[in-house]
Amino acid sequence: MLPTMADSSLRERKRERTRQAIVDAAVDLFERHGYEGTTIADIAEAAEIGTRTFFSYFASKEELLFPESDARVAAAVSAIAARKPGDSPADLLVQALSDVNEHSTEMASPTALLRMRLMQTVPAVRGRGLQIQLDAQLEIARHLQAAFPDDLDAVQASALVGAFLGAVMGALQVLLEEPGALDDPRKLQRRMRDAVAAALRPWLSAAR
Amino acid sequence: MLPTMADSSLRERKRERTRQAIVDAAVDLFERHGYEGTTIADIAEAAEIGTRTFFSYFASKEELLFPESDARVAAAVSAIAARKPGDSPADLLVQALSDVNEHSTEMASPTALLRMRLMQTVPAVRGRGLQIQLDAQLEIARHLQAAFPDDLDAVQASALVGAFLGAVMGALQVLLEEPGALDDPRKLQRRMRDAVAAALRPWLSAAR
DNA sequence: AAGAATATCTGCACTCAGTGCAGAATTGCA
DNA sequence: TGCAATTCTGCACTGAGTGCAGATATTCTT
Repeated sequence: MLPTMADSSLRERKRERTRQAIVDAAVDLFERHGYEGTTIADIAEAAEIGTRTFFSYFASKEELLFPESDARVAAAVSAIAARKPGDSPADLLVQALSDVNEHSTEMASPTALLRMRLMQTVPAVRGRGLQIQLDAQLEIARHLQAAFPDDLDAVQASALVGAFLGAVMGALQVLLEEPGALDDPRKLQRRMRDAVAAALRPWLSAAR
Repeated sequence: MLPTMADSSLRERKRERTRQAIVDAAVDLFERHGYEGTTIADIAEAAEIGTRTFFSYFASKEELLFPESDARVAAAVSAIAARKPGDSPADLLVQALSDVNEHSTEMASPTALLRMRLMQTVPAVRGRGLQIQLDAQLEIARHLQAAFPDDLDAVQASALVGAFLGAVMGALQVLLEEPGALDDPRKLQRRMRDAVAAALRPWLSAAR
């Protein structure tokens, strides 16, 4: 064995493989029978584990769809860290949105698309998603306020991040109403960023 | 009988009484044993109905805490309808927030306080609450855009309403961190309105 | 390499939310 | 009073999720 690998121990590698098998099985079943039409017993069987074991990987059925680390928060945080003198707070948020679209393959993955579709249709999934979004909102607002202590108080920071995410959600809502919107995720992302930037234009610094 | 009453028929009055008995029993039990420590069977027993009957009044345990008609959306819609020539969209939203605080006893009711506390602590309740908020957000944005078709497109309206609700949530978050914040709901509401108005100042029209 | 220590897997029995159904009880109406 | 429509309720069921205890697999020690 190569003990120099990142996740060396046999245990960890095995566990990671099983985790992935569960996600793959679940995504496949969700596609074919829908979210509510798929039981955890079904997923466990397809992933060749005991039903009980599922819960030692994911605390609930929804958790399956939401990877622990949110790339969007990370993008926002690093965009804030990388600010240049002329940037306004709103500039940084739009920058973060662009960064996510450029770099991350994550947003266009089959899982991400499935998640988006299920958030539209399954209340339990939407509920969990919104909760995660609120947490993200608060965390980004915290960082933003820390970066602009003279310009923003805590409530203003929340308002700005709320405006940003409100614009993102609003844009998604509008864009997803077009049939076939999910066929070309890159294009969707581009249009979303443009719409969000337009909505936030008053808050963006002129010199950009 | 008086057939001229609003909800005349015996059936309807009885049903309303039972509904209220369920809510009262539930609130009492939630206070005493917590949300998750109270089963629907407990509530049904305390309200003197069969367990099965609970579900002919409320679709789920969470539904109990969220009255169907949201006073805040109504306030926003009527504030929008009552706009005066000089008002900016943001003016109307802050006006709606004031109206709710003034008129409605609803926000300071024991149920509302309990709901607020449970939203902080119980994931399932928070999830449902956020979902309702998103619906409210979308509906208010629709009305706002209809009232200002020349100034706002759909995404901008979402952004503005997102800013507004983001400010409200942010203010709540900040204010609720102070211990005993819930002791004086009127004061809390006043401070919240002031913080939100301050955060939205750039959006408000100068002539106010 | 053997065995102890530790982490993981899994079946079993359980609680609770929520649903479908069918019959009993209640109310409305002629 | 008697018939129709609603509402109530018990029963049996599914599915999510938990606690526990024993079986299995991995890692560490010597």
